[in-house]
Amino acid sequence: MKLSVENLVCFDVHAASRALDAVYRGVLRELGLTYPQYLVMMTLWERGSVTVKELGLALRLDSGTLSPLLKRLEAAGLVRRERSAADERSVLVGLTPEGEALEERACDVPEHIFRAAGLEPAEVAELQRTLRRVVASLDASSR
Amino acid sequence: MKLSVENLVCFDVHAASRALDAVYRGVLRELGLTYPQYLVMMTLWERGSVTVKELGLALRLDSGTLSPLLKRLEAAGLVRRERSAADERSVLVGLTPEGEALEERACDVPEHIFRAAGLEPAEVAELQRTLRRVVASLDASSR
DNA sequence: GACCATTTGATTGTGCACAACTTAATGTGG
DNA sequence: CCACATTAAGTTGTGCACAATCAAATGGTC
Repeated sequence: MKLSVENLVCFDVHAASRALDAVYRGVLRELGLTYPQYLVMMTLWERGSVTVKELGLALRLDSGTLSPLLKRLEAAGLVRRERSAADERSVLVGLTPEGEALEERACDVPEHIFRAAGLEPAEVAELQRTLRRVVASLDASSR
Repeated sequence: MKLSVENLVCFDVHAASRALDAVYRGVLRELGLTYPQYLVMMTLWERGSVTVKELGLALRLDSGTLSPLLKRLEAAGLVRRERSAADERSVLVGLTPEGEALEERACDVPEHIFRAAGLEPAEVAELQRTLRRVVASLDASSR
């Protein structure tokens, strides 16, 4: 196998990730969200109220990424943050009415992305299975 | 299909991209390179000398990303930059002796990543085919 | 109750990615 | 030859990602 940039899987994974980002950027612009912000909002729509810790576990992001991101969402009026009464170390992140209202406007985003990707549902499922195995394997070898 | 973060392919693509980054970080640390810098170096090892424009096309990166990245590689003594004599708008990027010497130390990086990913060669090829179709489809719909 | 490791977020610094803009060089139509 | 659009890099500003570090709160253990 010839060893060139184009032959590295990692290159295609990276390229796919950025290409997805670009499509999301277009779709999410009118909602005033970036892609990672959208993931956070989805998690909140789904679970209601979570700690920063739980967000980090769900999205595989650390506090160095989440703290400023959540501040921006708070500044945009979509999110509330407050220290947990039970454990003062934890910060609970919840939705404002504006944040909840945004869900309706965002509901057709996944469908849009799905069409843009141009894969059959079965292919999506297969891709997902493969990627998850890769992530699990990579995680194991990076510590 | 239930609509949760974990069910979005884009999430897995993104996660895989970052997990790959993490493994590269570990392997490339001793070479003093980041992953995007490694891609640039590979392109130079392969083609010898290219313009910034060609680098951008090959790696799908724009000048806003490449200019500071190349400056860092130049500061590290791995790369030379000079205006093309034929077209003063173009900047030719070439390797220093140190940059060329680094190839030998980097030659087993792809093998290391391949093992860390834990896929069979046939699966890698299949994954690559799928991702390329997705990228092509996404590119078409993001303009 | 005092000491100490652990947990949880926040902060700082570096680097990637991209949009928008600027500048210089090139090429083209009049 | 001259105005004009085009092209190639660079610059600036914003946001994501992560390493390293810090501070506060918590939960033992002696």
